[in-house]
Amino acid sequence: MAVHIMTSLAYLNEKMSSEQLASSVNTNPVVVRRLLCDLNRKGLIKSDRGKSGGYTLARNPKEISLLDIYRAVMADQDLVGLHENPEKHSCPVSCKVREALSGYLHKAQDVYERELQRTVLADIEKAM
Amino acid sequence: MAVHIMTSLAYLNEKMSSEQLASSVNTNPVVVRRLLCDLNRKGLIKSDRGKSGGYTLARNPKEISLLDIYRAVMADQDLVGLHENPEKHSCPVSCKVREALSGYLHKAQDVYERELQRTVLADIEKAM
DNA sequence: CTATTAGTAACTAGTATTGTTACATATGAC
DNA sequence: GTCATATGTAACAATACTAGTTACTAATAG
Repeated sequence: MAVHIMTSLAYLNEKMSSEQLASSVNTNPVVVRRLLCDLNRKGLIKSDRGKSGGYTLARNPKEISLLDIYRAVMADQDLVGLHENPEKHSCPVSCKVREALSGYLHKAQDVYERELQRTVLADIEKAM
Repeated sequence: MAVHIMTSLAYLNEKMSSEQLASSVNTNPVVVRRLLCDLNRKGLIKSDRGKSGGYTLARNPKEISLLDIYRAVMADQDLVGLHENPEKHSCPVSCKVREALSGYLHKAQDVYERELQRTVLADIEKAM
């Protein structure tokens, strides 16, 4: 959804309101504004309040990657996380398996993110 | 959680009951059985019913990858999916952005899964 | 001052996950 | 065959998360 919004901004290349964007996504303007708020905090868009307000991209579509958008919206949420049940102290596997697994999971998330970084908004626009 | 269970089976290397496994994970036996059911359907473990029943690995820990476990448990769920709101037919972005994006997302998921495939249960065991 | 737009809080479904109880099904031991 | 015990599964409750909605505040152009 965030990519959809950002692509709309790149495509029209002019100031758009949350209402216009919500109409393209077929959802409520507040849902869109919540996403735009995250994107704004990460400096991917600019927002203007008041009459003739709205949203524009903060950078060229060639300089906004899918990873930028992913990070803005997903915060620090892991793709797949470790279970959080308490340890069974008498069981060595229970105590150590998460530590042993987490490195491999993070490596996988790392290559995932690196792949996202290779694609920019301009690529999405071109592919349409 | 599935990795935790599988590691337990690899570590003890003998038949274990859902109760034993649940105790290591600190959860309910039924929760564990549900996972084991998926793992069984994908041929990663063997289960025996009745008295003296329980679970064992179906293959050598060197031949069970994190991807095998991931696929068994996650079915065909995408890591990050496309939003499913209906298209706005009058908007070209709304109509085409998902198609344009999905290839890039699948490529990223692909490298993620390829990375998971590089690690096997024996590696987790060793890392503990 | 007014109209309009972003920002945000609060609430309501809808959905998914986890844990739990209960029971059917299978099987080894006697 | 009977009994004890383990898996397989259905059904339900509790929890958490997400999406959508309403309503309000804050900012700003005219």
